[in-house]
Amino acid sequence: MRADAQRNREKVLQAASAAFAAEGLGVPVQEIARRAGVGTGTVSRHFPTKESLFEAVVLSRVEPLIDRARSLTATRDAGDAFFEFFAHMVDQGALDRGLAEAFAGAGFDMEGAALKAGYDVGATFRELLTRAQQAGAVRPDVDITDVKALMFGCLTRERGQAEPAARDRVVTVVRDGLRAHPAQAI
Amino acid sequence: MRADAQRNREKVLQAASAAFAAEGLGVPVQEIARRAGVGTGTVSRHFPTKESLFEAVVLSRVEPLIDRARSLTATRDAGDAFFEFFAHMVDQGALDRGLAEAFAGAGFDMEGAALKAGYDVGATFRELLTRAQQAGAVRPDVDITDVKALMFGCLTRERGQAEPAARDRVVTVVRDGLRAHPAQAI
DNA sequence: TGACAAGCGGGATGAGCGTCCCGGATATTA
DNA sequence: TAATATCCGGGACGCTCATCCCGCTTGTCA
Repeated sequence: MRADAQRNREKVLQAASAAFAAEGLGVPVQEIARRAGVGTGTVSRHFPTKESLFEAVVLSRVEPLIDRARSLTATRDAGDAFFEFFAHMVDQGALDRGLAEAFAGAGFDMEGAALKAGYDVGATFRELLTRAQQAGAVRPDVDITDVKALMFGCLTRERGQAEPAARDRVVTVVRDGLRAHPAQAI
Repeated sequence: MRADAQRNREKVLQAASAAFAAEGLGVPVQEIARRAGVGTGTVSRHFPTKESLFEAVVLSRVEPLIDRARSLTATRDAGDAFFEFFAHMVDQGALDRGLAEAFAGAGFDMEGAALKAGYDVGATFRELLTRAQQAGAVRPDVDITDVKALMFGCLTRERGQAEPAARDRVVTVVRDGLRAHPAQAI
């Protein structure tokens, strides 16, 4: 690949990354080209479809998340690993609107794309949950889809403003709810 | 207004209501016209913009919600009123995708539109929360925005499938989390 | 029943967007 | 430096969709 092509590809990736993070996945391709200082043709050549841009940007965000999950699994007990990962996902999603939309499956199948690249986000998260439940740290009557839904709720709180205190409040409520044992909760 | 005009207006409203409930607010106006069995011009005349259609349909959903809130306030203690209304909102949103999107503020300012029509959804919900907190049924360290975010999370669980058991599970988790006292939760 | 205002259908219009294409420019290699 | 494969810019194209408009139809009332 020619050196200038490599440079331009990088510029596009960076502009797309920033644009998606700030405004979400709805940013027009032409706007990304403008911010990257290249023509729309250049974007199209490096990323033939908008979805391929999504993949490149979102996957670069998913990789560290998986790493974080693995590291937490190795160094914390099951309950702490689960809740810290939960909070970390919310933090990341709050900082990056595009990532939050991808989590929510709004117009892009993140898990499918990640799986194609060898990252099984679903399985990773499911394992964290199962281990936490076996350790008695999370009530046994919730499944992974429930947890994801609660995560989206926490993310929604951050629509736009970055208010870490509010984020913590909502995460705390969810954590207390997930910890409660069904029998003792009534 | 001519009788046939009145009939057509009704047909459009009903078709739009069903379409928004089933597929969300993104349904094209032309599709609504087709399902109503009228031309697009007829839709445009009765509802000059798509947003005016949103208003008409969504407001017809908001009114019973407000009624429900008032009735619960009158007949239940503060905590039950709050939690029953919360569950009811989630149920309604799960049955009606358009309503859920409007709650989430996706492309349409429901609260603003409702306020224009004399329904202060925000104030109604806030009062329920405040009373529940004063009664000690809800932890004092959450605000109305937190609660809304958690509600959106519960709604997200229902994206598409109607699985009331899952809905209950998530609502239960949130309820237990909201009940927990901050001091005893640690 | 006849005249006319009110209403109807659906094509026209224009905006926004993703994707494709090509004439010109540029990096690379000998 | 000359030749060539590669890459660039940005306009063209096709699509979707909301909104507007006009020639024709139909309900209404004297």
